[in-house]
Amino acid sequence: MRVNDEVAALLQEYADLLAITGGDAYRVRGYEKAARAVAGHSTDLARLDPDGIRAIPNVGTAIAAKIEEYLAGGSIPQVERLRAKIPAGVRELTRVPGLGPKTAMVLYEELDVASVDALEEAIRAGRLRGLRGFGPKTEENLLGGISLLREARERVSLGEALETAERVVAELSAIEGCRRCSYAGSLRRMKDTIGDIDVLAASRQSAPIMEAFRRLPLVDQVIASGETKTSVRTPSGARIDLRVVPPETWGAALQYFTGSKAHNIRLREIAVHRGLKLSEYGLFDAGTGEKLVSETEDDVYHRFGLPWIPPQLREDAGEIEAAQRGALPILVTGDEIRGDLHTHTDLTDGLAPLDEMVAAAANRGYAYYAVTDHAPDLYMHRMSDEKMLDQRERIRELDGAYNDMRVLHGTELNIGPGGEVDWPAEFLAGFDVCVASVHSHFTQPRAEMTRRFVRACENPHVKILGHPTTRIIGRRPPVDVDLEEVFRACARTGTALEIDGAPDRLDLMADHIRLARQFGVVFAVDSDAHAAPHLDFMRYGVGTAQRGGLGADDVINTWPWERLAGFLQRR
DNA sequence: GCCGTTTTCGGCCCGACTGTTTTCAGTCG
Repeated sequence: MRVNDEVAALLQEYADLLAITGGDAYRVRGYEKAARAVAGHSTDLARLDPDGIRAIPNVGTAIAAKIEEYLAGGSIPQVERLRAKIPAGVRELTRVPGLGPKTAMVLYEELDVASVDALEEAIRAGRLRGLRGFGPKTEENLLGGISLLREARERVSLGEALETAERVVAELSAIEGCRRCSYAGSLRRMKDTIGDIDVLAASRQSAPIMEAFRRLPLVDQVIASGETKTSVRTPSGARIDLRVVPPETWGAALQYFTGSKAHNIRLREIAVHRGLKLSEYGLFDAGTGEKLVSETEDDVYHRFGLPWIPPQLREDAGEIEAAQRGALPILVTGDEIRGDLHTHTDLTDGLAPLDEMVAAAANRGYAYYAVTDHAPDLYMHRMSDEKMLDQRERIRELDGAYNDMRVLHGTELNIGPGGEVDWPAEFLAGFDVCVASVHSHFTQPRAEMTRRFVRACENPHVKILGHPTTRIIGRRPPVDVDLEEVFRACARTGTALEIDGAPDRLDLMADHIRLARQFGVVFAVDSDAHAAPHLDFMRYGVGTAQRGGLGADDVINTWPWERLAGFLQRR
């Protein structure tokens, strides 16, 4: 974990513990804001002097002192002291949607409930009955929240998994004798959440690689370690499985461990029909047992008369038939992305000022970049016409200041309960791009919710439907909406669907993307960045687009500026 | 807690929804 993230996690923990113990709400918020600022800060804390640390927004003398203590000694005493008072499980309770710090403290003090499991038991045993403020509906909501949390907790986010896996692969690749190294499994397929992180290495000798793996700093606990496989757990609870295979069976092993299981079963069925046998050791003649191929994935697929199939498509969702017909899609790649159309600055809930975000975007080589801060209907951000127009002026000055990058002034509108958005048409016309998203009223009846989305699409100024299902992984389920109806409206009105790359959203999901594409919809793959490092979330969005089978032409932010400008200006 | 400053303390993320209550507390975006 990056030291900034370690510190941010501690500050956030301190904020949570303060909130649970009834600390001053503004003090709690102070720590929360500092945690976010530290996590989103582009410079590594370890490379900053005290003045540099103090210069991070929302970090004052008190928090700067705590950060320095951590950098010097690896812990913050005040955090340790609060930890000793409140069991970790009580803080865990607040991760249940709908359960906040106040409720957690009541449950702990009144019923001695100090874990999510204990809460579930207490509810089922009827121990919440009679407790002031807890009725039958609350019990039901808490049970629903617990199951949502459980679904997510056993899996790691794509973002965390990919960062971890890339570090492991880089370390192991540097070891002498390591001929190849790659991550496999659901991570290589870019699923939105990952169970275990699978890493594969090819070498004549496994021992030195296993040894190095066990000694990696990110390893918290070694679960098992043998000649071919070692399993470890990271401090955050993610499990990593490393397998070392001989170089000549690399391709078969990579194919096997990438999965999916359903894809592999289909391949093995085809093998059986042709008198072949496929395993992680290679493709064999079933009769003679002779090994036919195993060195590369290419070899394996070609021996079936198939082209190599991109991992993102290997779900037995029609990709094998498409490969047989020679009709595999040519998937969009990260290199083809020319810009980002949904990002924030510190004018609303972003962390970095406008110029820093624009500079970071230019640094990525983008041809265009849209700033889309929140609009006034999301009251908490206190947006006003004046602030927006002021930002527009500054953006016009930045336009073209970096290479030839076009800097666009946009906004993320709020789709109200009836489908209305923040501003009237005259004001909307002044923006280069309007994203519109749902941020409230998540539980409307399906028909009402559908009408709401359709009406937003019909607004001629709305060009992109932001994070369409509004889910947040592990915290909020997708809204109940007739997506086909929404997709039809998008196609009819020329509204692009967003694929939001933020790792806790990844919204739309792959299945929806495939469906939407059949309606002739176009897509925008965005980072939804709230800090400069978040611009990297684009890669998760691209991975999700690939899983959805999209090519560059389907994605409006791969288009050259002139073509995109035509799309944005059409009413 | 931080920030800005009318430089030493007051303002800071407002409003709505939910489930409980019978006037409100907690949670969320």
